[in-house]
Amino acid sequence: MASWPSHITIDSFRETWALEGEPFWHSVFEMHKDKMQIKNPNVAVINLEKIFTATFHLANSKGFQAMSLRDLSRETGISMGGLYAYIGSKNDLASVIEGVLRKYIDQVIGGLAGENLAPIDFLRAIVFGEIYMMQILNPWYYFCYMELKGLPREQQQQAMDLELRFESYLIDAFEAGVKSGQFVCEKPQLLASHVTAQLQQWHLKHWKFSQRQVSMQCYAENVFENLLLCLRCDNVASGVPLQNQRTA
Amino acid sequence: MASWPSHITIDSFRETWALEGEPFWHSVFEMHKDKMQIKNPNVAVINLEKIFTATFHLANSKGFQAMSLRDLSRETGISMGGLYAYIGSKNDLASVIEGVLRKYIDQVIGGLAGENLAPIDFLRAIVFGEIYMMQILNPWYYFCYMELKGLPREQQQQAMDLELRFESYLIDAFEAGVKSGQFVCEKPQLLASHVTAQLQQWHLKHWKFSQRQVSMQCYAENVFENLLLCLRCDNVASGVPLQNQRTA
DNA sequence: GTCTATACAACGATAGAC
DNA sequence: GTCTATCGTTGTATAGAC
Repeated sequence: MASWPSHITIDSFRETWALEGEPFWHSVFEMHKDKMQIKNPNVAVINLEKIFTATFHLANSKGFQAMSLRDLSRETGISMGGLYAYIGSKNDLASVIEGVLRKYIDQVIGGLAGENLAPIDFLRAIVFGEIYMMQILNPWYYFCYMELKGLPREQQQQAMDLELRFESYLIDAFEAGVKSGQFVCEKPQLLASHVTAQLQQWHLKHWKFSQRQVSMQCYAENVFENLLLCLRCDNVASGVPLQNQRTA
Repeated sequence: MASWPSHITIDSFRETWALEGEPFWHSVFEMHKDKMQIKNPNVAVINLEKIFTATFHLANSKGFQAMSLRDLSRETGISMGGLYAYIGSKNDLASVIEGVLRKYIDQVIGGLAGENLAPIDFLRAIVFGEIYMMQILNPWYYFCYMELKGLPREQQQQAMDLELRFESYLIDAFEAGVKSGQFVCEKPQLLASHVTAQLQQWHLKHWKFSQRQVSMQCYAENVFENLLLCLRCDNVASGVPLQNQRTA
């Protein structure tokens, strides 16, 4: 939608895409209000945020299956009966979470791909964009990764398709750069999957990086630099200063 | 224990470490026979393998919490009461699985580190060694990754310590190579975690690589080659021929 | 729109016959 | 060593008062 500078910061990212705060939760409400009994948006949005936040807290620490609705009732302060005015069922709650996240990822990544950036700028934007999203929607990403097998088969397939689509954007950029002579890449598919794994690690292994005091900027920059090395591209014009890192 | 050639194959790996077949299950039995009521090894080992295999099949497809002991009873052909002659409790079963895998990883990785290989040979051996282990013990790795949060806190910590120990072996090799002038590496910690993420992806995203027909050899070789590129090391003396890869 | 009270199915675990 | 039968608990979900 909005045009993106290739040296995007997380602050401009936050402004461009409303992924938090009241407007975000309002759009979540709009996305599945048909499955809710509560019609008044002002009261629905407040409790929806409570329910989702508590679900992430419980499910991401003990697992969604191990979390009971009695746990959720206690944590939100909403009674058992009250919860069912906001969710169709326990499984429905998980499905909605995956659906919302996938929609937003599709919007952001798809929007980026439509800008026809030069390969190197596109790669930088997509690496930083994904890390920014993971930072802001951290519990959403972690939940969807860990609880995917509990979702309906069709939804699992859609999540896998999204990951393949993400990688095909990367592959296209690799091959465009190869054609123009700035990259060398024999196995674009494998390189794309390596980048995916590195990005996903940012939300999967948060304990590791907070323990080692690795900042988000530093991590994203490093993923991008290593990617350029694997593409035999020495054009490492970094817009962000390197940060300190302990070598334990 | 046994000495390792640096161009190790999965066949020699299988012979060196008994990670499957009857001797493997016998050693699993030895590891937690104190928690079992069955004392006859010949009958215990057979049912132990049934129980573990069925647990992986059920838990890795629907999740350990979502798997009931009645499911397990049906899948193994052992009655509910019978199961409890082999396991202390459902949670105990998960704990044993994590404990067994961690013990074997420690043995293999620790044994490798004790061989004082040259940095580049050590890196090749540890990358291929981990991939081979993941290939042979695939369901064990996947289970431990996905079900870690359901385990006791102490055990979660031990699993994280193992991962950090694995990475510190990598970091040591990076820095040894930097000292001897064959590598360049500004952020060894981040590079080590990238390698970990790529290796773990081999068991986490098996659907992706079987769909793309990426072989284990091809994947391991690619991880190793990209690692050398990130270390600015052009000594890519590959012992394994490159394989075909579709560019979808 | 939110609550309390309750239905009832499924769970992990055990006792005791064989 | 393995089974059947059963215990007590906890789970999801709903009905109906307010």
